[in-house]
Amino acid sequence: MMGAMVDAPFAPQVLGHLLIRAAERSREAFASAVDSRGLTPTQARTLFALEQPRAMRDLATEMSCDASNITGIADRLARQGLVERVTGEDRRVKLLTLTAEGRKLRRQLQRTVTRSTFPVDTLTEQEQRELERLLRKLLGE
Amino acid sequence: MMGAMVDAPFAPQVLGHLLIRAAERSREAFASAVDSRGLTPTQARTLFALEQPRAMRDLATEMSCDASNITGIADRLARQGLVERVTGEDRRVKLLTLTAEGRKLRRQLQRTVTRSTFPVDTLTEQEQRELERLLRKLLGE
DNA sequence: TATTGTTATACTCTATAACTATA
DNA sequence: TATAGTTATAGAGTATAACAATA
Repeated sequence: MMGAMVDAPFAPQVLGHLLIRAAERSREAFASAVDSRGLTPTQARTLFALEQPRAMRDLATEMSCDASNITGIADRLARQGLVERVTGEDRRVKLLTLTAEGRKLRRQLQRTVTRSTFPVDTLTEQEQRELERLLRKLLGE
Repeated sequence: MMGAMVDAPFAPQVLGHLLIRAAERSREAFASAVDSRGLTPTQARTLFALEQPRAMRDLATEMSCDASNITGIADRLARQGLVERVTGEDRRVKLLTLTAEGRKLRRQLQRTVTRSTFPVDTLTEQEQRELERLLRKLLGE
């Protein structure tokens, strides 16, 4: 992707490049894994965001998209029997809630995705621990 | 993206979870960075794939999408003056080729994207080298 | 006949703006 | 008035199938 990079003695760009390639690989693996369960990436991300029932507005914030999009996403998930709209105490609010089937599929997806996204087994246990530490630091934890 | 994705604290899953979150962050940073130059993520990926002129069919393979999609993507990039179709020796083939403006924007994007995707400065130089080594191993290099 | 790129069609995701029903 | 969700609209990305030009 960034073949023409400056050769610096030590190049942070190279690391950025590697992270981008790792991200690209995970993107494809994620799409492929959820597709095998009949979901689009957005639908799968929505299922993952619904561990607890959630107001649609709140969900839009979580998913970094406009609130109007949630209507259609919820419609398509509801059509598949995976979510329901539950009216809240404030009757303007609708809490998007996983059905029993939705919860089951969510659990299956967790396993499928974490297993298929990266071949973590190629690293020794110690390397896995070190990678975990570095990623946490990078993500600001 | 998947804050609630892995609730079981098995080490490999935690690592997978962290990689997916790092990937998600890079996805958003990438989208935001290329948007500031007026491109969609797909359009930017296409520009990056065009360091050399490339047959549209070949490009479809590289981008992991159906060949029919390239027509529209190429149309939109051509409308912005970034690419041209150059007929090949085999006159069925069209080589998608960056214009001077396309090459210039591609160089600018390389800099913008690698700078904005990850705050690698939060790691020490030694940590950056170690992360680089681990990612290379993970990616199978 | 086989391959390259295109077109037609349909679905999903996305944003903006206007609308409704509640508060 | 303000907020939550919806609808209308438009553009982009994606896949499948059928097509024209070329090999």
